[in-house]
This record gives sequence, structure tokens and C-alpha cells, in this order.
Amino acid sequence: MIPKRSKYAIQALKCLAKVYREKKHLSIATIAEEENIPRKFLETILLQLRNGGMVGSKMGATGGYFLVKHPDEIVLSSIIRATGGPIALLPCVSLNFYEECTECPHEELCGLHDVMLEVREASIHILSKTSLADLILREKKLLRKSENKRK
Amino acid sequence: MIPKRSKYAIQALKCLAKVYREKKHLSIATIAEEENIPRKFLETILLQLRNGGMVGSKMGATGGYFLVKHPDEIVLSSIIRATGGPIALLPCVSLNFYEECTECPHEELCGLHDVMLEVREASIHILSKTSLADLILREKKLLRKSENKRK
DNA sequence: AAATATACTACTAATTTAATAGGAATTAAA
DNA sequence: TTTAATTCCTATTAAATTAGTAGTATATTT
Ligand code: FES
Ligand code: FES
Repeated sequence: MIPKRSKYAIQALKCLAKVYREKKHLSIATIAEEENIPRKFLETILLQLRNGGMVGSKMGATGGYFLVKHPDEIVLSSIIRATGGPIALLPCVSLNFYEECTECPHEELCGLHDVMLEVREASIHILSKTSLADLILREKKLLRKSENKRK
Repeated sequence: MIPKRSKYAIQALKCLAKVYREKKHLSIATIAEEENIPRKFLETILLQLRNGGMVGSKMGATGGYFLVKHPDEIVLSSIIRATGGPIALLPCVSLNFYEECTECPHEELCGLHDVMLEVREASIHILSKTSLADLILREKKLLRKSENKRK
């Protein structure tokens, strides 16, 4: 499971992606309300994303946050990583939260390690080819599909 | 990440799988030492696996645990599930730990949900085709490979 | 009987994550 | 130049989860 922090980050960035073309920026409060995220919590998340160079901010009244890259270029795996979420199922196969398995004598000889590497690769493959733009596109498709059903 | 509990369970079952043919059973203490797992913790894990019908036990002196199914038929996904480990990256796409996303208005219209479903499917696909027997086989292959390298 | 196991339940400790608090700094507009 | 709106930053608290332990009952073999 990824932390809520990472999920909230994805939601917030999706929100910003939607206004990217108009070069608008959104305030924390706006995003928090839109996406049902606790405002103060979101504040720390956006700060983290800004320090990680994923978003930009403008201070003062009428300030806010905005994407610094095109929604096509921001992929889910980097958002999860930037917010400290592990993708792998075991620490010994995690790129960013690597920890040795004290109970396994040799990582290179461990069958479980080997399988979990494959799982990680499969997950990362999907998460790093899916961008914010893709996410929005998917939602449009899902909406069309559900409208067709209703008929 | 899956809990340590699940990792320990896989290790312990792999241990039991290795003696399956000889119809032997192993004591908790033996497995704990072999696999570097805290004995008392392993006790609770094996109990859970027994209550879940994955292993059998024999009480009393010379007692111990043994597999009730062939190592070919016990797959990683069921071990992880039996020990309460989530495989999905979000509760809203978890089969066994499902929880609604309070912040997303409609699950069917959520792009993130959609992507995370794919990730879950990919992970489960690997984990449910890998059995204890496969794990042991993999380790044999890894050993051969590392021996060749050393030459 | 003694020794060696599992069965069971409850508890404690440790860690992590989620969320909040509160004020400083910045900017735009009244 | 004051006021209102906003980000910036750090510390703290609260909540939840997980890891691990303790202790005793029960069963089986020798
Ligand atoms: S090395 Fe990590 S599971 Fe064995
Ligand atoms: S419904 Fe779970 S992420 Fe949107």
C-alpha cells in the first residue's frame, strides 16, 4: 500500500494538470476543497512536491501552486517516489527504500527476492508509463463508458 | 509493502516444502533457527496458517508442522492473503482489504482507481502463478548461475 | 512422571503515518 | 500603508498498525 500522502499528491497534481493549459495556479484551499483533502495536510504535501521540483508556487495574495512540467511528463511513479511511497512489496527489492533482508543469507540466491523483483518491475512499468495527462484521459473514457451504460 | 508476518510465512512454508516428499514435519524451533525468525512470533504465524488450513500440525513431543497440500499447489498470493498482507497499492483496489475512497466521488469514474487495478492485476498474476515448488526451483537456478559466474 | 511440543490469548513495545498547530514571510489590492 | 490572502516552515500530537513477547494450558512420547 502506498501512503495516503502519495494518493493525495496524485489527486492534487491531477487537479493542477487540468488547469495547466490556461496557465492558472490554484490555492491550497481550492485544491483541498475540490479533492476532499485535509487542508493543512495537503499544505505539507505540496511543499514537499515543490522542494522536489515537481510544482512551482507563487506567494502572497492570489498566490498558489502550478505544474512546472507538462502533464504528459509527470508520471505516477515519480509522484509516489517524491512523496516517500514505496512501490515494491519488500524492502530488499525497493529502489528507494532499500533495506537488506537480515534473515536471508544471500540476496542473489533468494527465490523470493527474485519473484518480488519481477513484481516490482511489472508495477513500475505501468506506473511510469502513466502520466497525469493519461489519468485525465482515462477519466474521460470512463465517463463516456458509464454514460453509454445508462442508456 | 507486505508485512514481515507474510514474508516470514513464505520462508517457513518454503522450509516445510523442502521436506514434503519425506513426509517429515518440523518443529517451530527448527524452522525459526533455520530461517532466522523470532520463535514466538513464528508460533503465531504458523497458528494462523493452520487455522487457515494451509498447514497441519501434530501436538506433543516429536510434534511439529507440515504442509497439507503439495508445494505445487501453494502459491504466494494465498500465503500473503492468509497472513493479512495486502497486495494492492490502494485500499479501493484491494480484494481482501477493500475500503472505499472517501475522497473520490465515484470509483467507476476514477482514473487512479483504474490504473491501480491494472497494477494489482499484474502483481497478482505473478504471485498467483508462483508456488513454493517454483520458489525452490528458482533458488536452484540462481545457485547454478552464481556457481558459473565464480568460475 | 518428565520432557518436549503445539494451542491460545493477551499484552507490550516500537514504529510509522496522518493530521494539526501556529506563526513568519510575502504579495496584491483596497 | 494597512489589510487580507496566501505560501513557508517546523514542531508537535494523535492514531493506527505491526512486531514481538509472555505465560499458561493442553497434548504426546518416552
Ligand atoms: S533477500 Fe529479501 S526476501 Fe530474501
Ligand atoms: S476511487 Fe480509489 S483512488 Fe479514486
